[in-house]
Amino acid sequence: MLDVDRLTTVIEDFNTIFIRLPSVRRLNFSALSVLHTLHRRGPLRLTDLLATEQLKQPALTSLVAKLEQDGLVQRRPDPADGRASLLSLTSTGQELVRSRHTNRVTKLTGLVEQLTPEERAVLAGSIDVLHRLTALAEDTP
Amino acid sequence: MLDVDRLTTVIEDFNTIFIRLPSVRRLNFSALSVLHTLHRRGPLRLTDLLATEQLKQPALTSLVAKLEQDGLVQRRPDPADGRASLLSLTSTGQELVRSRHTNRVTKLTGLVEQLTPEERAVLAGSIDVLHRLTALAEDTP
DNA sequence: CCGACTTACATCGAAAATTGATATAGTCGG
DNA sequence: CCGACTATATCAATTTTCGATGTAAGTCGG
Repeated sequence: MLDVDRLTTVIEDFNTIFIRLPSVRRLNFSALSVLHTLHRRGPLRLTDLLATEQLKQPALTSLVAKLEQDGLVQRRPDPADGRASLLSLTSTGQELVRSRHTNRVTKLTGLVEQLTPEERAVLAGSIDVLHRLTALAEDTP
Repeated sequence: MLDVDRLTTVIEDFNTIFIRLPSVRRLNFSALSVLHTLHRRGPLRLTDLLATEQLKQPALTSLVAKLEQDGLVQRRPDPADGRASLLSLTSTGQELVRSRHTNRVTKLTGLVEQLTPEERAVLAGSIDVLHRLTALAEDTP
């Protein structure tokens, strides 16, 4: 049987080593989260971005303004709504997100190499399930 | 074969739904991280705690002071070193960490129920591997 | 066991991030 | 085109974080 409680604990603990990378450009967690969300979800209005982030709207407004000044985020007017803008990553912003991803891949690769072939096979098999779990979570709430 | 790149992406994306819980007591990410670390690693000196957290020492000092005032963290003198104190969670602090864990378990349970039995079996099998991966990460750096 | 060095943590002032309240400007149904 | 609503911006106050520096306890060679 699947022990969800233990699965949760294991993921919580795994994340302590997965999430914490030294962040290059003095970006805090909120900023990195915004960049990651924009990377995944393409152009978003500020309000839609707000739904994912643990920030109030004024904080997000000023964070986005700062990321824009840093050349990581672009905004263009929303053709469908004069009040809104569409936010997306600049190529520099994409580069940064990719670079953090690459760091994680490198780190994980080093660990995975120490596993047995059987253990690696288990991980390989879990990829699609984790993906489906994420998709379910995004549909369900 | 195990595609580490894709595994990394899948975990990154999964985390966007796993990590972000509405936090009860106005605790920010740094505070939650400290509480989680103390919960996992038992009593720690400030300097040892510092190694896990993405904060500079003065910021951690004041964060811990605040958590202490909020009744979530305790400090007692380190018997082995007069300069240091040992930090640990109060029972309220433990309660809070457990409560967040329970929220995640609830959320995950709802998702897992929508999986097929085969998919659940895959997840069950991956628990030990994820655990081992974490252990490796903590030994390796 | 003493002086020099190191380590653990605290303090301080300044900069940055976040918030609640409120303003502004665009949209939409009738 | 009016009133209600929505998207985002602005503002002042609070909180968080930081770099520089202080203080006190520990360590270590002679």
